[in-house]
Amino acid sequence: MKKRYKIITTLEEVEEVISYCQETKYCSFDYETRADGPMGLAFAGKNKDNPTGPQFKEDKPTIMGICFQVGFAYVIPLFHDESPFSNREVLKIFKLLSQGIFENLDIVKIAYNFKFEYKWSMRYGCQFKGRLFDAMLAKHLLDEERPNDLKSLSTRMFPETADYEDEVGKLVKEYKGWANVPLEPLAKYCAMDCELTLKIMVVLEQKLWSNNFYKLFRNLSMMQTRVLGESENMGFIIDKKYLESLVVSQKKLIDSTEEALNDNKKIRKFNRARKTEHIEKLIEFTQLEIRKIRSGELEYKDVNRAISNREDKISRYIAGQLVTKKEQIDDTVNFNSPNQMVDLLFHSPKGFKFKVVKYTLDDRKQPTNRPSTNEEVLLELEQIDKSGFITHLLKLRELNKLYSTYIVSPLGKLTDKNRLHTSYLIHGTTTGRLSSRNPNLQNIPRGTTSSIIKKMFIPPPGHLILEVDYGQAELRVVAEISNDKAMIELFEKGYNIHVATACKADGVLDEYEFINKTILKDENHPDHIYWVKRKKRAKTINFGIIYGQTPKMLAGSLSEPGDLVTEDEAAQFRQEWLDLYPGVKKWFKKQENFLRANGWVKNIFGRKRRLPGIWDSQRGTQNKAIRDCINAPIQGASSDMTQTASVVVRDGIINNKIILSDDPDFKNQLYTVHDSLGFYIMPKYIHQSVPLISAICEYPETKKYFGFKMKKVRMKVSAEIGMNWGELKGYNPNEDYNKWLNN
DNA sequence: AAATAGCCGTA
DNA sequence: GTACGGCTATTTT
Repeated sequence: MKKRYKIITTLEEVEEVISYCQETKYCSFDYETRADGPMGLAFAGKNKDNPTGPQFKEDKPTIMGICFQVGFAYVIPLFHDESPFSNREVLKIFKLLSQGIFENLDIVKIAYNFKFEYKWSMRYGCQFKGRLFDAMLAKHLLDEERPNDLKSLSTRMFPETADYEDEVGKLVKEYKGWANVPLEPLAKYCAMDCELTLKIMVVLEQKLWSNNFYKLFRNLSMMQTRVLGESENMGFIIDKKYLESLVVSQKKLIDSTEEALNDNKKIRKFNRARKTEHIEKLIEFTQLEIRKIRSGELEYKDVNRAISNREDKISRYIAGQLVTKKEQIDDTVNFNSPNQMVDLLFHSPKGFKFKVVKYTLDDRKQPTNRPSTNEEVLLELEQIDKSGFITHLLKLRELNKLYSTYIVSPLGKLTDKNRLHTSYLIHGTTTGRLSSRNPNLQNIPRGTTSSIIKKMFIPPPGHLILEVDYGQAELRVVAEISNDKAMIELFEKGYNIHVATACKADGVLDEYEFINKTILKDENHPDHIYWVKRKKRAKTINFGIIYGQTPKMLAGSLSEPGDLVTEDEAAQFRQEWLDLYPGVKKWFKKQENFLRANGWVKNIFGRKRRLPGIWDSQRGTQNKAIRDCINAPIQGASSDMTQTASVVVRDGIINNKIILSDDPDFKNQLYTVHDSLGFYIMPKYIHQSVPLISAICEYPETKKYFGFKMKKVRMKVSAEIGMNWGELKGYNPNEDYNKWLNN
């Protein structure tokens, strides 16, 4: 087959390619990269290349592919070992590309996962103007289900390209890693990626138009990719000294907890029994081998020797001599091992012999034959256990989780500027929410015991952290889209929705102020405990509603150890709730009917959730689709609202309407976690910028960008400020935040 | 080395 | 019940 790509070797040829792009007005491009920094080591074996973009200064783009017309592509070697260009020349190439293509208003810049290309380009001083097209994000709007990668999509759209990915796999194996693949084969696949991306773009752009996704694509997806790319490159500063102190202090806690666990007669007994059992098993296994050798099932040249070897082994086992790694067994149980805990708690005659509480579930949510040892189970067992073992085990679980996931792991991901650079996935969920990884910034612990973790996230000198949080975003969306008069009224009055729901359920909404301000605040009030419980129940049901719950499921979430709620009771609570909010009840029915008729639902931003499961023969699959048709439009709209605000705020920052910092390094959004946005901000800009940002969040111009307006309910945000992520305090318009810096 | 299972952190 | 990512232990290749 004719070669469909060319490797560029001179700067003149680079300029030639740029002029071709200026003629066709299209430029599909793609970097191949090499992670040489600590991240490269951290990911060795896990990822073939750097999945997240530039993190460490040692990380390098090796080549770049360009395709301006289907049928042929060019490859420019950059920092590849075989590159004909010097480092100086590579920098010159970036300058030419930026001026000739990226900043050229007439050229559409096309990529697959543009954020990745954007981040690398930014590192080398490139700017982007004019239209961008991320084929991956287009794909995600048109089909939100995984996989979202280029190979899978091109295989589906152009089956004849199916096998090119297999060859990529072979190359990586042959050269032991993507980073080592020679220029020629690397160029071939880079060129292929660019050409495929261009081909896909042509098809998907048409589909975006015909399916009414163009506004969402241009005004949200393609703007998010800019904000998030800039945010990822900026990173989140970490107090390394403090983090290192946590490694020491938390390890101590873990050790002492483990000691407490081991200081238990039953455990010592169990450990001895465990070793005996293990040796018995080894002996049994070896005896079986001997029988197999005798019967000829296992073939050996020297049968007698094979047998005498094994007989020696058995006598060694009997003497308690375990030599090889496979034979050996730890002296104590591993409290982190679910298998061993099942043995200890339920199965072993030398263990606790607890009654099994419940079994783990398989993919189809059916109980397996393996007992569960999760937190819920342990809390049950804690009631029975008099030795305090379960209490310590729960503590150890918590400590280990914090230690490994949030202390040790981030320490290994710190860059030389002591920053963590997460990677957001705009295509990470089916509902439109973002996901975050390497590290995941969206599941940092927040409770009081875990607040030590958030404290390691700090601002640069002279700055504070500003967080803007949507309050009850999802329930506000529910009130708006269901047009439920009762719920709208509660939000209009500024009530706490959970307290108000509890009041309504008791028919005493007119006493809301007294219940909320006095009874719930005063622990000594005779009705305090009653209303705390009522509020908690209302909150559980409010959240359950968002998930499209069934009574059975609700019973589970309302139940506590020692206070079980039956399915009948739960069904009654649910019915009561629906009677309080008849508009919501109607909307549920409407969603389900629409889903049955169409197989998909849409949120107010126009984002689609396809749920063909509604037509499945399995009842369980249908029910899942029904729950999703409730949850997806709520969760998705709430997220889309936050992201819209994020994009508009970025606009304000760029146009100098919103000022966060004098330092250009800290002018970007710091992070986003589903319903909140974070920024670094200098105290002198706080009173000027916080109201502007809040206003954007509460009244984003959805009419202008997406053609709809929230008519009944307004979104509400609260701003918080702090010296670290763990100690944020509500924004006070009269506070002198300059004073906070000295603390 | 890669995949699966169980568990658990967030909104 | 919704939506995720990631760690450890364990099994499979």
